[in-house]
Amino acid sequence: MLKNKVVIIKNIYDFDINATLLSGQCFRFKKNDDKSFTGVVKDNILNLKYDDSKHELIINGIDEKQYVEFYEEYFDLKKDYNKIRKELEEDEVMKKAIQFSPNIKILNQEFWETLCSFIISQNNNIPRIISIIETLCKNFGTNIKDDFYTFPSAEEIAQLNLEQINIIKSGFRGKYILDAAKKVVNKTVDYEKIEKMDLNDARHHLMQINGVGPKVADCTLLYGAKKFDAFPVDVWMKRAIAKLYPNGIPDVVTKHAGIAQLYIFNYSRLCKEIFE
DNA sequence: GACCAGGTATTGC
DNA sequence: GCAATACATGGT
Repeated sequence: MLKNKVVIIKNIYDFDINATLLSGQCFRFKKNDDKSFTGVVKDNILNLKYDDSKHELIINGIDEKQYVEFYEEYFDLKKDYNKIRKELEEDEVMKKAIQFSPNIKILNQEFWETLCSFIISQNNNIPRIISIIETLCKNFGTNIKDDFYTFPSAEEIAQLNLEQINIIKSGFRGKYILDAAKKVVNKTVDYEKIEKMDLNDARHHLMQINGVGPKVADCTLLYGAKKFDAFPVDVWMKRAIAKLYPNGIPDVVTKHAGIAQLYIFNYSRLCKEIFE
């Protein structure tokens, strides 16, 4: 009898797994026919299901200890979003963006995976980003079981040459991925140093990598390095800001930059009426 | 076949 | 400094 690890989190009232896992901040969760999500984090195969009536989050694939030590923070379930939302709602635009997906959350993902994923994201679309990352894991990650693979470590990627990385058909991004892996392995880019830096220093630290500019740096810092004051601006955000904040971004948005960005990004990407 | 996609590096002024 | 352009690949 194979034991199936599971943890059930009770009294969860503000976690929208759909908005969170389909928001373009992560790329390895897939929705199943039963509305649950399956994805790989580290070497764990997770299955998440939210029970609306009981307000329970059921996570298959991990135990209580792993939840407390890692995944509670990974899914950002420690943070007081109520307080942040209340402050942001002073602004009318934010109020609408929050109403659209009030319970979306920032994922605190692993540093290297986030960096590598957002290098792949540049000048690319989300379905293709997902497919390239899947190919990357299949080719260079470690098989866990069935068709599930870990995200390959920086060490594993750093050993590859250009011809090998081109198997994943990431185009011109291949050389960027190799440069990032090498610089993470030799600690030119070091997460432990980034943890101690302010946002601006951390950005420039990351931008030592060829193929990492302000946008990839900010996404990496927000979703993979707990820099919640990062405010990634991509094509969607540019359009949204031009339309929603023609006279500039209010202070309250700057104060909660990271989370505000996720609300606005999600709102502008999914709510077409804004631009009509 | 042109144009776009969670951008960046390079070039030219 | 800032605008224009190339960059791989796949989908409309």
